[in-house]
Amino acid sequence: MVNTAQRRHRRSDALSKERIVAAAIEILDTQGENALTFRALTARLETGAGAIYWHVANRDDLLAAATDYVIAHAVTAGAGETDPQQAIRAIALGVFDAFNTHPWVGTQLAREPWQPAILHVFEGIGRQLQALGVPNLAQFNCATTLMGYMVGLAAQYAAGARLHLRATDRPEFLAGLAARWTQRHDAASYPFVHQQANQIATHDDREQYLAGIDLILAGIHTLR
Amino acid sequence: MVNTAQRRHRRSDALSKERIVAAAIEILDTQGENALTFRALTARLETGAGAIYWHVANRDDLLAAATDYVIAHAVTAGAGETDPQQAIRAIALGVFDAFNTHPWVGTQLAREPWQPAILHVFEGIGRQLQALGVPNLAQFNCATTLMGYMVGLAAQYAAGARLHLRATDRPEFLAGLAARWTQRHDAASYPFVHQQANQIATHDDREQYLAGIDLILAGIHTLR
DNA sequence: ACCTGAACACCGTTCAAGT
DNA sequence: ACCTGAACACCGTTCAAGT
Repeated sequence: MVNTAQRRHRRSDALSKERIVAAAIEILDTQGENALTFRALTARLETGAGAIYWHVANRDDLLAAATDYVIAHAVTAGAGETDPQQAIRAIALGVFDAFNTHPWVGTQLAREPWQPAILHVFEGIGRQLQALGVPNLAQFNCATTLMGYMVGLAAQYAAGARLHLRATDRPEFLAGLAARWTQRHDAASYPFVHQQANQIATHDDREQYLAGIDLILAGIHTLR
Repeated sequence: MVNTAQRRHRRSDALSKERIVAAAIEILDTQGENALTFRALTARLETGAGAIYWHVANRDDLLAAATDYVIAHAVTAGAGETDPQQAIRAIALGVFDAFNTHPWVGTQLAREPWQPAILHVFEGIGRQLQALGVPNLAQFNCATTLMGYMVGLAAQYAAGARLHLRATDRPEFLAGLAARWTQRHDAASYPFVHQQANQIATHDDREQYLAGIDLILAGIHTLR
């Protein structure tokens, strides 16, 4: 009753920052970062450019809001774990999977690391470090190392996704990359690259990412 | 003698990919990534847009070439070290300092991680891992973890530099960030953030970066 | 308070034309 | 072979005008 007057003046699909962010995420996920233009948004939301600017400061602000939304919804993962190491792994995998589903998030987070959602990840990791018995003074370095690793790797996976690497042609791409590298640089000058060529061509991103997390966790373990 | 005819047809300041890349790096370093436009380049090189496109495929190609140049010249660092751990630290610091001098490199490398110069870093790290006695099967994971960490952190420092954080106003910025975070989220729900607020405000990027490298090295040490 | 959409300044890239 | 520079298609953002 109270808001009848209000309702009368609103279209059922009234614009809002949430609706704009949702539309932006859909465009980003399906067509990539370059496809997110104000023209595309106005077309999809059936409005004018100025209407979007009423709810959003500019393109960067919109990108930040979209990133924050995705990360905030991904970080709830790992809350149920009891073992601190497992909890950190769960958080890390939650971040990884969010980046895989939304490749543009990695690039964005690498560009603007001080977004609110980051704080949730930082807090979540920090608690587990305390539970692990890491000394107070070392906790900051451990948390930032883990966060930096997660965000950094995420940006790189995003770069892979941007090259339209579907699951099917990814092996070919990596094989081609390894082949080009070993052909251009001889084994005498680049022994390590030649030795690891097969790994480069066949490795699994998720496994390798988790191996890095475990390596850092092993380093953290030595601090106790 | 042989090339007199050639020389006669060339302006003394003839265009070349090298000259274009050099001009691009200068613009990127002094005015930032957004200032690198073809208009700015043509003005500085006193030529037309088409002339640049004769030597360079497009803007991305130019950015990649500039990144490769900077990294290739940074990686020679650490070649003189005899202790493998010290050598890895030296390589890591070489990368860090290159990113600090050229903040745009971090963003670029996070976007396109498969650039030729990366191969040099990968090879350099790999050799030290072998010298460290890391088992063959684990060397790939160790090398990619270190590389991912370096590149990932670099992109984040670049984000800081992009906000025009000079050495003088950096402390204020970080203090303000920490203050905002602790004000918006209460100590009960975010104990770790509150506990670390002082570290966030006062930490040194280079030290913290190196602490991460050492943490990973400590983890690698457990593999032997 | 919220929305419209034309207009502005700017961009990467192309290409017919020159030397 | 290499360079010129106008032209094209497109972009983020602004703003006077509407409701």
